[in-house]
Amino acid sequence: MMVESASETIRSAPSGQNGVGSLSGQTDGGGGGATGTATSGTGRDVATGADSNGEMSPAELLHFQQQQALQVARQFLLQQASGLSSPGNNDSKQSASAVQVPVSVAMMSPQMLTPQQMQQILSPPQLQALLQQQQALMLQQLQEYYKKQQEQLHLQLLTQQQAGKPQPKETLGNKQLAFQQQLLQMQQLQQQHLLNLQRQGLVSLQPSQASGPLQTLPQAAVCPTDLPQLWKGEGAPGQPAEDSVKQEGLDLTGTAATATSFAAPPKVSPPLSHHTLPNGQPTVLTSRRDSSSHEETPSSHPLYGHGECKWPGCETLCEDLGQFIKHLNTEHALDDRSTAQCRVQMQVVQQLEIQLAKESERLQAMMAHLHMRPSEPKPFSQPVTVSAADSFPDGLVHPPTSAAAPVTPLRPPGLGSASLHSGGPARRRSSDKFCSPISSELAQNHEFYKNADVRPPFTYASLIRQAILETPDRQLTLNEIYNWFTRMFAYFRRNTATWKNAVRHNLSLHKCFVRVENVKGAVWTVDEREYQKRRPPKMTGSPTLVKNMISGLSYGALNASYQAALAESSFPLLNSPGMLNPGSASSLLPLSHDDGGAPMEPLPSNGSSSPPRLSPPQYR
DNA sequence: GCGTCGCTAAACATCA
DNA sequence: CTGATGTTTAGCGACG
Repeated sequence: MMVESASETIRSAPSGQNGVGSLSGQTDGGGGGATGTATSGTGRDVATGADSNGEMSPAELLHFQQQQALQVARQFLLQQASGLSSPGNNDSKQSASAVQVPVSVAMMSPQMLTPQQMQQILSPPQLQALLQQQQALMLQQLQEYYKKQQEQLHLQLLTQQQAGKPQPKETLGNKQLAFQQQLLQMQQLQQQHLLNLQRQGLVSLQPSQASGPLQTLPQAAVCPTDLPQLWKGEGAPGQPAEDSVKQEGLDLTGTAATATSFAAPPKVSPPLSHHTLPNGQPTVLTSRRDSSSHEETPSSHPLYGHGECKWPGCETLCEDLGQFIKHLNTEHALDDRSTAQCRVQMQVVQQLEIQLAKESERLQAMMAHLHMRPSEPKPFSQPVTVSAADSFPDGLVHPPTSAAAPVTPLRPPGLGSASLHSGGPARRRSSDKFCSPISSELAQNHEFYKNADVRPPFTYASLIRQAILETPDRQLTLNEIYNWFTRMFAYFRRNTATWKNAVRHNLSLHKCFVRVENVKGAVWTVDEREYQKRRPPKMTGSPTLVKNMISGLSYGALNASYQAALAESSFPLLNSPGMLNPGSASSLLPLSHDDGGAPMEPLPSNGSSSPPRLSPPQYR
């Protein structure tokens, strides 16, 4: 409670606004950049400004801890640096794998320094907050390091490729492989960290169920799609991360916090970051206000929805938030189990990140192939952010997708902003009309929508159309459309009566949907002309629209629009390189696990969005 | 204030 | 009879 009010207080402070953003913004330039630096600044404030309390303030502890952590981190970095600088081919692999261990060690060690002390002094939430902050600092450093290392690796690779010609092919190949592996490892780590950052505000993304033991999950084997399953399995909590748990002592914080800010739940608010109260007391607060307005209402918590605890694998029913908080504090406190679960969650996220990276790469190649000059546009962080702001007022749409890009403080997709908590249907018209081709959105955020219970910002009509167009023969039965909805969107796995009714309603209502008697019954097709009629493209005139379009269009969007332009010659601006946003798209196509079909058609979409809520996927 | 758009809800019909 | 599918109407909120 105390913390609650505290965070409340802070939340109302203007600077607290983009807390999460700030966290994730560390690596980010652009608008979030300021906040990013602010974060570390805040952290320092916490550390230094806290002594106002006289006692051995938590802030002091934190400060101490931070110092320790940084030292460890530096050591680690040094180690890595030295290990990498001598590109012993044989070693490279080793050092690559070594990367993972030290990281965790680096993060944990500091905590072990005064675990008991800290535990005595601080409440779990406070501890977590502190640790998170510490983590943020470290992440920052590590990220810098990773960047350097990556550059180094690239250089080495290049050097080897050139100078290595005379060498026996095999050796060279091995070297390259090793380097690549190392690179990959680095990327993974980086992604993981990014993710952590994102997580600070990303609560809604939680891959629903969790509680698993798969600490040792074979990474490559984990398909994002399966992730939810990972969690499910059982609750054999203790086991998974046991070993590491042991070695880490107080660890939860280490990993959990490291893995996800998400570990912080035991208290009150969602994405948490640590700040200092005026009196110097570190406290938890919702880090991103914009995105989490809903969580501020007493009726919501990122880990609470539909009357049940959303902690992975939990689903305990709680009548109200208060009860939930209690539950959270008792059942999901700082312990081995929670730690393990956080680990798993971390892995889940990591896998998604990896997948995303791959898809992004593919996308870039595709774009390059299509002469769309993917790489030159701004750093993708930009576009995404911009589009989020410009074209999606409710921020609904920008999931963690662009994570591949090393530096994107993504808005928590679901929590991005206001829309999430809003009760009724929130619809946008102008914005999404012009800025959010559904196919691109979908492509970009495919995984996100699939796993997060967030309402897609598209109209039913556009979704239906998308579903139909994704199929080879451009036709679907009603049931197939239903299936597409549930498959593609976690959101449509509940309230089926409602949205199915809406789907039928739309099919009947809009002329663009044509019912065709088929061998296997009736199928629905799209009359593209009719569909286009509905939404005459009028973006040529208004500079504002154009601007919106530009900022709102992401890579995939562009592509969609590009296609539209080809078809209708109505989007003269589409080839503008400025609109490209390579990084933000994970892929243009729906990921393979779906029909493998590609959204062949550009889909301008009409917006609609509404209250997103996470809920366990339950088909039908 | 008005018209449009999109969503939700619901009544009703048809058919397997 | 039941459930799925389709059609239609109505009310509401958001937006221009």
